[in-house]
Amino acid sequence: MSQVIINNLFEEHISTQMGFIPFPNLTFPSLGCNNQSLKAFTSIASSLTSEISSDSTSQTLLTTTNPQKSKEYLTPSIVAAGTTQFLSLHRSPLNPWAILGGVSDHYFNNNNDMRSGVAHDNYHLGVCSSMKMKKMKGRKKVREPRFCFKTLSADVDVLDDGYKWRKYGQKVVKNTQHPRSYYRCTQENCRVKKRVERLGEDPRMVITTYEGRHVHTPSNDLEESQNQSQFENFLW
DNA sequence: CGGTTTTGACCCGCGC
DNA sequence: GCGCGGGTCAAAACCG
Repeated sequence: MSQVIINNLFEEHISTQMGFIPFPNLTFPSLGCNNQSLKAFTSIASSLTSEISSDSTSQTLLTTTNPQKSKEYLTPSIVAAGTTQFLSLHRSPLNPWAILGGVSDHYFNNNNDMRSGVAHDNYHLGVCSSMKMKKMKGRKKVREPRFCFKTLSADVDVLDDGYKWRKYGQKVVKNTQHPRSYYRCTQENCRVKKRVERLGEDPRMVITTYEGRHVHTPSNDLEESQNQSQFENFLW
């Protein structure tokens, strides 16, 4: 187990290119959360998994700024692992998931502050990443790096993360009324997969899981293409 | 017409 | 060994 370390250069580049600091030393300073930052966010996901790729078990959670509240949304395994770290994203009117869901006030607080127009900074996304060693036929097999995060959204399932995906399956998982969708990166030779599902206990919560490493940069974003060379060191 | 989604079948690991 | 459940395949349907 180890701490997740965010590459300073990566942070600097994201900060320069996107105009915000995604993970300011894993502490709680506020930051904007809009479409752009969310896109960068999912790229960071890949970086996170690469950082922890040597671990047999490592998990990180990005969630509310209030650690007490956050704990309610941690799985027992994450809590037990003891590697949880709290990061934050500022809730803002530009955060489409917070708005579309329209549930942040209820979800993280049981008061009426949101309805009365008082701004909060402790709503938004949750992130966890994990690696597991899997035994196969006597030998140890390393599972592809995985990264998952939760978003609050009433009607957006698949986030635009800058990559192109093709759906290859859908499955009803036990004890949930919502199907899980399976996607694969359409880039040739890139075996990255992602799963998208809604939480049974709260269908407003969407869980996106990435598995594997991209062997290329995001392809469907023209405005980013001019900066790709600078990102190549950090994106898969 | 080519790429994507749908959907039932198939595969495989795991627990009993 | 068997059944269950999750993940993947692939043919058909769909769509721009």
